[in-house]
Order: sequence, then C-alpha cells, then structure tokens
Amino acid sequence: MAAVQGAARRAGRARATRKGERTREVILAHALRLATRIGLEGVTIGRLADDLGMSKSGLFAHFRSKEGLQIEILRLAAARMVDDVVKPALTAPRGEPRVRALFERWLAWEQSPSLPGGCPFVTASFELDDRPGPVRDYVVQTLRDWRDTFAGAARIAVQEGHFRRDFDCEQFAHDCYGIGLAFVHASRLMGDPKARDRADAAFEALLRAARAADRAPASASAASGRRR
Amino acid sequence: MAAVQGAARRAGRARATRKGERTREVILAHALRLATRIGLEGVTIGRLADDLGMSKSGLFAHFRSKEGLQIEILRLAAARMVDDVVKPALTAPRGEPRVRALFERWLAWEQSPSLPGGCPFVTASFELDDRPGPVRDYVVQTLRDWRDTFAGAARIAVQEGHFRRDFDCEQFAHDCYGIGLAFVHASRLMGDPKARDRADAAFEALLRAARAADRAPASASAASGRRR
DNA sequence: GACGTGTCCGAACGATCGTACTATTGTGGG
DNA sequence: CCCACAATAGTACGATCGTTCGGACACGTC
Repeated sequence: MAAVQGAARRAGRARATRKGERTREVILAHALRLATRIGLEGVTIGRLADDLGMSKSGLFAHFRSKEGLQIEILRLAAARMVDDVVKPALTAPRGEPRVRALFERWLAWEQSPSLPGGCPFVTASFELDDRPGPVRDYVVQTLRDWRDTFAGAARIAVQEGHFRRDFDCEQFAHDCYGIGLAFVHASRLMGDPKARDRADAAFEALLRAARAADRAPASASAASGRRR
Repeated sequence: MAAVQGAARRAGRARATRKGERTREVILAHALRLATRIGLEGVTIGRLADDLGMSKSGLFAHFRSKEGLQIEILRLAAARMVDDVVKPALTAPRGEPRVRALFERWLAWEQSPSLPGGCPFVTASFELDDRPGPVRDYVVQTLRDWRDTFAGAARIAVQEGHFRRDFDCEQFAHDCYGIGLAFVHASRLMGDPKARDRADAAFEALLRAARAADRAPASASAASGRRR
C-alpha cells in the first residue's frame, strides 16, 4: 500500500492538491515565518497548532518528528531562496552584473516581508553551529551551495575580464558573506539606519579591488548604481 | 564603559568571600561555558544544577529569575572580554598597531578554550535579535561599546597619520565586525581550515585601503605580520 | 449502502521547564 | 562555643515540551 500511494504521489498527479498537502503547505509557511523570528528550536508543535487552529496531534501527523518538521521548514526556505534570489539573478548578464544581482537580491531576501526575522539559514547557522545532526548538516550543505553559487558567478566575471585574472573567487564569496552578516547585525540587532549604506560601501570596495587589473581606475565610479 | 561589576557589590563588603559568593562564581563560570554552546535560552536551571551537583532550588536562590541569571552570565562574559581583549590591546602602541592588536585578540577570544562555543555575544546577538527585553538590551549595549572601542582605535590611527585623514572609522569598525562574523561562520559552522587565513586576508585588505593616503604604496607589504 | 483510506482530533504519557514555599543544614562573628 | 542568619535542600505547582494511540469524520469507489 505504501508502494501504491508512493507511486501515485511520485508520477502523474497533476490533479488535485490532496487537501492534506495543502494544509501541510500552510503549516510550513507559517512555521517558516516563526522560525526566522524565534529560531528553529523555538518553533513548537503546540504553538504552531495554536496559531493555525489545529490540534497538536493533527499537526504532528504531517511530520514524522520535530526534526522532520525542522528539515521541511529549511527545505521550503531553500526552495524560496532559489526562486527569489538565485534564479532571477541568473537572468542578469554574465560577469559583474550577475555578481551584483546575486548580492543585491540576497540582501533584499534578507529583508523580505515574508521573512520577518531575516534569512532562516543565517539564524539557523548560529543556532546550530554546535549541535550536530541532520538539521545542521542540511544548513551547512545549503550554505555551501550558496557560497559556491556566489564564487561561481565571480569566476565567470574573471572569464569575462571584469575581474582581474588572479582574483581569489573563494575569498570573494567569503568576504561577501561577511558583509551580509554585518548587514544583518547592523540592521536587525543594532537598528542602524545606515546598515544598507554600509553594506553597499563594503561591497563596492570589494568590487573595486576585484576590478583593478591594471590598478588604475580606482577612484570615481565609486557609488555607481547605489539605490535607496 | 559602565562600572561593569561595580553595581552588584553595592556597598563595602571588602571582607571575606562569603561562601555563597564563591559558588555563585562557579555557577556562572559553568553557565557561561554552556551558553556559548547551546545558547542563553538553552542554559537551563535544572541542567546547571545537575552538572554542578546542586539542587535546582539551591541554585535558583542565587538569582532572582532566569532572566537574572542570563544577565549575570553576560556580565561575566563582558568582564572577561574586557580583561582578555580590550585591556591587553590597549598596551599596544597607539595607531595601527593597537587596531591590529584589538582585531587579533578578538579572534583569539572567539576561539578561547574557555568559550567552547565562541564569543557569547555573537551567539546571543543572533539568538535575541527579534526578542526584546533587558537581556537583548544588554547585548546591544555591550556590542555597541565594542564597536565604539574599535572605531576609537581607528580614529587614533588617523590622528597618528597611519590611516588617511578622510577615513571612515565607523565603516571600518562595521567592516571588521563583518570579517569576524564570517570567521565564526567559516571556522565554527563550515569547519573551513582556511578560515583564519581568510580573516587575515580580508583584514589586511582593509588596512591597505585605510593607509593609502597618497594612493601609491598599495602593493608590497601585503601580508606583513601574518602569523600561524 | 458498506467500505477503505486519508485527515484530523482528544486525551494522555513522561519529562522538563521556571518558580514558590518551607525545612534543614552549615558557617562566621560575638 | 553559640546562635543568628546565610546557604542549600526538599517538595510541589502549573505549563509546556515531543510523542503515542485510538477513534471521529469526510471522502470517492465498489
């Protein structure tokens, strides 16, 4: 029987969204919102059920365990991040514009209204950094993918001649992640209104250092496409 | 820098270390270790009492509430950070050497064996960024102090002529904090063996940009005092 | 109209949470 | 040495945690 409905689920099924699946999505959407604010561990079955007007057991039945729920939350977050950040950025022209788009959209995603507490992976990474297990593993893998995406875009910028030939793209991805973390810190914790400007300034400085193949055109063009 | 532990011991009482005070310190020392690994919220009265072979109620009596305990933990952490990072760095010569010392000692503090989970303020800041209250307020104030300390050291470096005159010291402090956060991310979560090298490289690049008053002496002297 | 099946609920479990009260112990100043 | 008081233990409370289990209700299919 498990095989039967497993096959049905896997194959066709363009048909109806089997009610249960709908509520599952509603649960996860709300759980994700909660997780960004109070942490993955703070998302409690009881609290979720209460918010959604369901029973604990009815909600729990959708996930094998709390750990299962946590991973599904992260899966949803990763899918959204791909849709909202990576895919749109890939439509930008190869090279520096695409690198810019990735960074820009990442910061926007960080402050998306649908993520009231910011990027769930940033939150989760500091929450889980000393707690081994499959949830942590998933976070690590996702952030590794993100870093590689970023480094890859930079590598293309090198190929295109936008960045200098001996540029360290891994270091660049690392540095950009640091700028993003500092942005989260400044905007979310410290409430610094200049947080976005700070992030932009740091990013532009990084780009300037990346371009300077022949060293010269450093000045000018500093804040080219600044926004907001 | 507020009178950190001054308020607690209100009046005189220079006398003996009233036993209870000793155990209080033992409790806080252990609680701090725990907090770096599992978070402030994860430090549980029962868990603490268990580890230290005390009763829950006996331990609880030392603090008015769990919130009280959390703030005392952070107070201890702040005092240690001043002793281990700020004070020693202030013995370094004014200007760039002192900025270097501050950064260097901060990274060392982050990996201090007495803080198995890293800097408690970094952990706490991401744990509390969406949970208002006195504990969060204390974290914010402490990190503000730290940022100001760093920016102040940079401002001295400007006065000394080590950094260029129009250098933005606040931006510098912000950027350095980002480098530190990226270091924590890379070393603690991703387990990247090159984390320290990455942090050093980013920091040196920042210093290079800070020095370039007359723009020229950019190259060479790149990795001057690299260690490890 | 009976049936199987997917969806959800109610109640309950053992554990642990923070906190309050009341003993009991221990220790230090006279 | 003694006794007041600081320090710790004991016990219990209401909440909430994740999880289990059996059943109620709504289906589309024979």
